[in-house]
Amino acid sequence: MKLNTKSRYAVMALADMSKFPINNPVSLRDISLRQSISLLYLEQIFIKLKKNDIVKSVRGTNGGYVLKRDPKNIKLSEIFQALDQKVKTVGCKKDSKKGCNGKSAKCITHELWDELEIYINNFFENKKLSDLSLTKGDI
Amino acid sequence: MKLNTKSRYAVMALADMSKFPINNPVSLRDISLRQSISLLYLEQIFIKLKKNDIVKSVRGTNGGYVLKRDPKNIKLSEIFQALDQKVKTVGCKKDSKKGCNGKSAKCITHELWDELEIYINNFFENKKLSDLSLTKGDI
DNA sequence: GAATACTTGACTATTTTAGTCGGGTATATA
DNA sequence: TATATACCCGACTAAAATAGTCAAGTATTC
Repeated sequence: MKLNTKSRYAVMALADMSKFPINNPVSLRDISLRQSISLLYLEQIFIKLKKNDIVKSVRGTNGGYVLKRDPKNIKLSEIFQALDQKVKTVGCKKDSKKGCNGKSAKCITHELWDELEIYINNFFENKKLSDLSLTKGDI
Repeated sequence: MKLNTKSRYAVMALADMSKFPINNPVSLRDISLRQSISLLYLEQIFIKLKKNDIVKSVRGTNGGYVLKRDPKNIKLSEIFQALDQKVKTVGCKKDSKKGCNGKSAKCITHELWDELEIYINNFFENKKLSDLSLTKGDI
């Protein structure tokens, strides 16, 4: 079980942004420098965050990205979803009627993995961007 | 976040075994057929389970593998550890004094990922092999 | 009009995963 | 004691996913 960099960077970048006054555009270049994340990679990530209504963009000089909502209203689960990062514990479909491997109705440990998936999603569902207790020193 | 087949198969195979009387060797061939898992792959997995004292082997005709302990005393966390399947949420070391990226003491979301890691490990720590409620139909 | 900063699709190297292969060794039973 | 069964183990490999880079833009402000 491993978390990938894309979603990790996304949360890092948004946490970085949330330190600044809302409506104050933060450029990816600055985030890149502060958090040591490749600028080009950040661009990829922010396209998706924008498509999913988590940030909005401000073009031109002194432009950048702005959080579209208050950090209190941004759940981590949304960020993960934006990056297509689902928690996947099973190969088989969640509610497959046909059975997982074509043999038994459900594979022997199916319930367990479902339970785990719900458990993990629950973590992200209950965490808001504002919950990341940041001190100035962190940035 | 994805669970890999190795640990999934390990739990499936052990769950399968736990259906049979203890001390009755179960051959990998049988598990392979019942659970539709490649025999050669199972062999790889069981070498590790054996090294970690979860099963013991009985060689020769009518041999197979036997659970070394009661399913009530086998935690899922042990199975994952046996397969080197740690839950990894961060690239940086857990208690690195030097800092994660050589910049700040800890990367901005470090605490969060640590928390997630503990949260997930907790799930496995509290599940026993015997908790997988199996009915005859499952096998 | 020059500089800044977002936009987008395509490309690529590296790593990880999910196995397979080949050649063993040990043991039970006929 | 021959033979079949079943574990043992290191090395190999195809395919997929990951973690980026690259090139060629467009929009906005100063």
